[in-house]
Amino acid sequence: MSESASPVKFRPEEIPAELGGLRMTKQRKEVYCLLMDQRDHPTAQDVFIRAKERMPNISLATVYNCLEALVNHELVRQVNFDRAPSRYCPNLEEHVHFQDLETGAIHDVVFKKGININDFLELPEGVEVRELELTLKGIMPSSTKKN
Amino acid sequence: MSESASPVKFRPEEIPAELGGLRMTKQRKEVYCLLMDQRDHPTAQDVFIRAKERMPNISLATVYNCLEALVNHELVRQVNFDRAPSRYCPNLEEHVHFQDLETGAIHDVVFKKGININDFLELPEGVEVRELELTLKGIMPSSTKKN
DNA sequence: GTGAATGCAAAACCTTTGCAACTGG
DNA sequence: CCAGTTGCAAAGGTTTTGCATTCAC
Repeated sequence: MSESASPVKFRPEEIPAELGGLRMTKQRKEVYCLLMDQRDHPTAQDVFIRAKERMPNISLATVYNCLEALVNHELVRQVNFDRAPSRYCPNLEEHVHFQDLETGAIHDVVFKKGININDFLELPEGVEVRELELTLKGIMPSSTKKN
Repeated sequence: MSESASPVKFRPEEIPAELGGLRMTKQRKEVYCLLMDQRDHPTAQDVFIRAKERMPNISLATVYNCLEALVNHELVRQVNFDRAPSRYCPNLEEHVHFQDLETGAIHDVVFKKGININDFLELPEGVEVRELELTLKGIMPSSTKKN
């Protein structure tokens, strides 16, 4: 699981003008850096509020547009829990999400090494799985919460 | 996988006045029967349109209220794919959902017998999982589609 | 008769869109 | 100069809510 509390590592100035085929504008860099720095799975609103600190004129629509562009170019993942506002996650490694019902915090969880989807699901012969989204909710022991 | 095309088996008249602690009104019976009869994971809109055939005065808000009540009393499951409208499913056995990207149809998929969540996920010691939602998207071979 | 459920309309909420102004190459 | 992006406001789609009316015990 991860919820890395790192000092600011990513600065907009350091982001190249293009990333994964996407032209990185000032706003896209800002949004992307926010996600990379504070990997706490913020909503678009959360990103908007944080982005305004450094770019007071940024609009919520632009934040949505930036997030959509980043998601489409697979620089960021969109995470949905039920019908709650989407959250965004820059962790591109295969993982699923666990939400702590006590704190609301979302943690990344990885699959066991070497596990295959057919090892745990009864899928019919020949089905081709293109996307998988797994979300969990539950209680983290407080000893683990700090991680 | 299931997509049972059954003749009408459930009729509102046959539903008891109370189910799982929920008082079954005329509308709730209707909604519940629709779900039980046509197990195709309809949206609230779908249910509304179907329900109106037999209850022309039913309102969309009532359909939402009924579905919410049924979900809260665990008579029906709410299924979310991304941010698409919620779908509803009366299959209470543990299962996950697979959406065929070609037809849009949703199929129920079960876990391998005896499989435990810790067999495929790297969960930290002591975590208590309360809810699990797994959705898949992909392509079904046409030979399997008819099931 | 009384508490709960319905139906209607309006509101709430998240997200997308239209469009004029701006940006950056 | 021009395609693409922004910011703003308005619209969109899904779901919820307020409230008067109706229903069922």
